[in-house]
Amino acid sequence: MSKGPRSAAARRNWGSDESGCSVLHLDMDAFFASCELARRPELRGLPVIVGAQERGVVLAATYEARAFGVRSAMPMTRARVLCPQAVVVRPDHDLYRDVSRSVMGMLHEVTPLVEQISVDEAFLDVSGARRRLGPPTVIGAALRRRIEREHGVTASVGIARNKFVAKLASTHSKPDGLMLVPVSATVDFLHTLPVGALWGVGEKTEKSLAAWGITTVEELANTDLPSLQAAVGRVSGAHLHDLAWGRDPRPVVPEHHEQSIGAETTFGTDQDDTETVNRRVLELSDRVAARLRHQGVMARTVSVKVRSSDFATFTRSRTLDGPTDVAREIYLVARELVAAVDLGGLPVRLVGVRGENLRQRDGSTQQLTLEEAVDPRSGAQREAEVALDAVREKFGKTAIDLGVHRKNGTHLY
DNA sequence: TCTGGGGTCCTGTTTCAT
DNA sequence: TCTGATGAAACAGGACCC
Repeated sequence: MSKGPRSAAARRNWGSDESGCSVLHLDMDAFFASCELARRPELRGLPVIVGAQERGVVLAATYEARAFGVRSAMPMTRARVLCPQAVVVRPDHDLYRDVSRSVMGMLHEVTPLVEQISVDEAFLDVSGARRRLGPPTVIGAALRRRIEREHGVTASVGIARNKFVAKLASTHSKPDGLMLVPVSATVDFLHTLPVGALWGVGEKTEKSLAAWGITTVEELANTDLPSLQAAVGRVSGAHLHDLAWGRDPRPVVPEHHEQSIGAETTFGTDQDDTETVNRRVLELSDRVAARLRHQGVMARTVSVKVRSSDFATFTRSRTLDGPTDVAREIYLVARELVAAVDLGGLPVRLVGVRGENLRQRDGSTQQLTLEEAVDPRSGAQREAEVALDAVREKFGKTAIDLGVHRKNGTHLY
């Protein structure tokens, strides 16, 4: 799932001095695939790919499948060509979430300073746990053993003085390993790596840097700041220069508030039927609204994403007069925004709906949204949607849906 | 080869209020 | 009243990450 090892030279023992190294990065190996193997042990030893059957990309692949060149994010069609004998398993996100939740619980037994960054990885600041549990390498090894024992999933651990280096250490210890990068070895370790290993350097940035003759972290570190900033921009330039010297001041922060909540889907076949697209926009609005309510937040900005069959992507957004967590309000705005996108006659490949500009909906400030103030039925609408939440909680997510009703040819919804 | 779905952050432009 | 400067917010798009 992560970028994977970037340098063979970095995969070695960098020393054993743990002083000053209290950031631990734990990353589960081929996580989705490992969860599937734990559930179906008969698949162990086989090339297994987790991904959708059609029009999808590889979400995870076992190391046996990777031996054939299969990588995550690769189109499924290509993966099947490379490894026709692979067992393809549909993703089961509920399973992965359950395993993830349990593992994160274990991490919290070590320290409250746990920053989860995705389902399968987290940072821990173990400076306060040393006395009770031992040095970071001992803590890391114990966590790895416990996760494998209880879930049959292997995890890799990186330990360093800051998040960025710890993350690279875990990447280079994969699979099923543990790597410590002592403070004194940090710069040497980094300078074995290609620039692409830096956080924030993807395909495009790598290309722009290459045009300036910069292909390794060491070269980037030794480039003067103004030239670097000319190549990749002021903010990114300064940031990358710091990283290249092992400077990353960001602390491990346990709580983080989401900036946006969204949902998107790709149609099985490209769509030029407005009704069908709108119906999907409604479903997505419903999902987004339910998640907003579940998290106790409201969105003041609604944005949509539309991708045409030629893969051109358009986004449009509108900021509302008041925040909302009501599907109907989100849908009405989203539908208009989608309708206003000019695809030049091409069919729609993907639509997405997102709530941004989030704010807390806490009991004390349950102010009416503008729409509720103008139209009292809107309050009733929210109540109805909250009732839907309860039904879904009890009978499952697919138990009940919002519908698009038509009466005399007019949309009620 | 033909590209998912969930996000974050940055940048440049436009709009609007002062 | 008009005009321009300025700064914040909104908007669109792109790069990136897992």
